[in-house]
Amino acid sequence: MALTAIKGFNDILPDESGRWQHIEKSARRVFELNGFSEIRVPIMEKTELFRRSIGDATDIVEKEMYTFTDKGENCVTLRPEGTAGVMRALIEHKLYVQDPVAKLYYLGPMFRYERPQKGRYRQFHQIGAEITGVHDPLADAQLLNMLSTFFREIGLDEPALQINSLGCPECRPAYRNTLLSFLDGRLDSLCEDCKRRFTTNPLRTLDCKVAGCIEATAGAPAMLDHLCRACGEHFDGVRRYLDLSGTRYSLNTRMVRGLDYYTRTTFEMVTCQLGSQSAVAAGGRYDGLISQLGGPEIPGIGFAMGLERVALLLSQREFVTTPDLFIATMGGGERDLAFRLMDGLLKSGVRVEMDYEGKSLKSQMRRADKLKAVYSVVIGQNEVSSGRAAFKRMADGVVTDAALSVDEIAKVVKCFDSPLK
RNA sequence: GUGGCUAUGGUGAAGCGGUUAACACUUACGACUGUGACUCGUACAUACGUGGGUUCAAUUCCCACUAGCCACCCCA
Repeated sequence: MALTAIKGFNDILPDESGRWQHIEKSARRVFELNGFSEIRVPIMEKTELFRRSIGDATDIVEKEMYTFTDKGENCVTLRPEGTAGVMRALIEHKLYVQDPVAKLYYLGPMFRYERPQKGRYRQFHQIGAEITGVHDPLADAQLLNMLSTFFREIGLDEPALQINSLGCPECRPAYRNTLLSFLDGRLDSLCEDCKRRFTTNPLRTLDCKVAGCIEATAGAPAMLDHLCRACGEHFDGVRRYLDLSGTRYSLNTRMVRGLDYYTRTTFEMVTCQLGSQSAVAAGGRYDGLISQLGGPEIPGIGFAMGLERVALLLSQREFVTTPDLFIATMGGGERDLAFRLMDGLLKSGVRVEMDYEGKSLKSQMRRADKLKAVYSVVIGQNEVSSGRAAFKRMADGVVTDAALSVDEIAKVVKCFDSPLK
C-alpha cells in the first residue's frame, strides 16, 4: 500500500464513530449541567507556553513534543495536552475579570511523539474540564463528582476514582527530603530505573511496578502524612465533600503526576482492563500555574480524560443508527415517486433509504435487511395507480397498508418509533 | 529511546520447500422474473509486507529493511 496514515495517527472509521459521539455527547451533557462552557483553543501554540507550564524537565517537553519552526521562524508546537492552551486563553482574554470563577471544558486532538501501544497513540483525543478561581475544596469535589457521574452516565462502573494530595511549595520540599533519606538507605534493592529516578524524580519510585521496589518502599513516608496545615485542611475538605455527595473514592498515597504544575489534590480514574494504560482520566489542582504563565494569582483544578481509552472500555457496545424505512422500487417510473417521497420524509425527520442503482428487488430487500431498516415498502406500478402501499415491519413481517403520502407514511413509521430515538 | 512477538484477499485465517493458496465471513448475482432473514448455487488472492540470499524449486528456510501489535520508559 503506497499511502498510509502516519505512525500513531489513526482513522476513526464509521463503525467506531458512533461510540465516540456517544462519549462526546454524554460529556457535553454532564459538563454543561454542571455549569461548564466549552472553550475552543488552537491545536498549536508557541512552544514556550508548554515549556513554561508542563515543565522543562518533563519527558513530555524533553522528548515527546511535535515542535517545529514555521515559515515565519516561530517555534511552534502541536499541543501535547489541553490545560496550557486554555489557561493561556483565560489570561489573554482576561476571562477572570467579568467572572472570577471560570468553568471551562474542551475536547480535541493532542499530540505526543511516543511509541504507540494499546490505548496510546501519537495523535490522541482528550476531553478536559477546568475550574479556575476557586480555592475551596468544594470545587475539587464537584469536579470529581462530575467526572464519576460522567462515567456512570456512559454506562461504566469502572474506572475507580483514586485521590491523593501532592502538597504545595510549602510542604513538598520537606517531604521530598524525608523520602530521599528513606530511599537512600535502600538504594541497593531498587531497580535500575528507580536508581536513576532517585536523582531525577524520587516520588516516581513510589509508583514503580517492579516487585522489588514495591517491597523496598513498603514503609515509605507518604506525602499525605507530611502536608502542611493548610494543605491538610484542604484535603480533609475534599474528602468531606466527596462523602457528602456520595462520590466513591479510595486513597492512593503513591499517586504522582507527570506534569510539574500540579499542587495539592491529584486524582486518577483507573481501570485494570487496559493493560498498562490504567489511567483513563487524571488531573489535579494547579494553584500556581496561572501566575506562572503571567496571569494573576488564580487557583485552578482540572482533569483530562483519554478518549481512546474510554472508547476501548466501551468497545463491546454497539452504536448504530438504522433507517426507519427502506423504499424499494420495481424500476422505471416509480423511482421518481419514491424519490419525492423520500425527500418529503427526510424533511419531516424520518430516516429513509432507497436503492440508488436500480438493483433487483431481491437485492433491495437484502439491503433493507442489512441496514436493519425498521420498515420496508415496495413501490411499483400497482402502488402508483392505487396510491397505496404495504409497509412491512421487518422485525416480524407485519404489514400495514397506507396511502403514499408523506404524512400517512410518517404516521405509520413513527408509531413504531421506539422512545429511545 | 529499549525489548519481545507478528506480517497470506475487504475481514478472520489454513498451508511451513514442488498445492488449481484451504475454509469461514463480507460482497455481487442467481435458485424465488413483486418482497429480506434460513437454505442452496456461482463468482471474488497472476497472489502470500519490501529487498536480497540458499535451493533444480521458496508463501514456506536465512538475512536486512519496513510496518503493526504488546510491554518498558513516560503518560490521558
